[in-house]
Amino acid sequence: MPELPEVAYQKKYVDATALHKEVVKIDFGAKKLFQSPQKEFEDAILNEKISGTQQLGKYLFLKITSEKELVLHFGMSGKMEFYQHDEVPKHAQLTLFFEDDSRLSFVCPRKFGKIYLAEGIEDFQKKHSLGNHALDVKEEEFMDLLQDKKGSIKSALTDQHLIAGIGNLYADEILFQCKIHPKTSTAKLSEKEKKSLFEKMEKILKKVIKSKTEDSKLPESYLTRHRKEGADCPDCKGKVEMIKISGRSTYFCPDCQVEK
DNA sequence: CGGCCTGTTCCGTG
DNA sequence: TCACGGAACAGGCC
Repeated sequence: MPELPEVAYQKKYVDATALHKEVVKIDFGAKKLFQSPQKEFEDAILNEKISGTQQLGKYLFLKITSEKELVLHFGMSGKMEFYQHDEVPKHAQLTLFFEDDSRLSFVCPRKFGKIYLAEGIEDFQKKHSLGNHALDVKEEEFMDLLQDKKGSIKSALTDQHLIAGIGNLYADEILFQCKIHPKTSTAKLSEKEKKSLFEKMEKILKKVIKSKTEDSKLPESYLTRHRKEGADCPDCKGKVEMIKISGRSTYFCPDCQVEK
């Protein structure tokens, strides 16, 4: 569940289910996810409420009435689960029990997620040298960020220190829709290409958020719908190919996205 | 059984 | 120092 649009969905989910309820008990799962001692989480959250939520890239911030932020990173497989029954979901790593007997669990089977306690969002952003939330970045800033960047454009788009929120899946989608080969060096991109990357980034992230919240499918024209070796390119006669870039599976159409 | 997966971090190499 | 590839983490799903 992990790139910006999926986290946006998790934010809405928490907003709709778990705000303004007193936490009367906390259960902890695998220790490796917790970036502070459990005692500190108890002190910050027990007998307090979640007063609101914020998002920065792939991170979700739950504002606690103690003024601390409970920060969640979903890794590859994390998600929130709110429920009224008694069985705690499998792989729940943090469960907040509310006064009305409802519960909110952070479920994370692969345990790649992380759970932090922070003083504030800006503080956290600085400490982890995160870029700005991809949907808050303006065109001018985007152009500046890519200015002196070395390496491939795909690595730049997924670099969380540069822009926060784009992962493997939607980086491929952005590049596909811009007809740019993922291995293209950032330095070689024209102004026009960089502008189109910016525009598609916004358009795609917003579209995916909408599809998540409305539970609708992405258009057939999206590469995401054809993310499989040998699949038909939704835009030309080409066949989708898979290559590895920085160890990550990268899907693209060799006919549309010609390497220069 | 083996390969793949929306993420991050660490280590070796060039 | 920098960029990249590969491995590791761990479970579910083909």
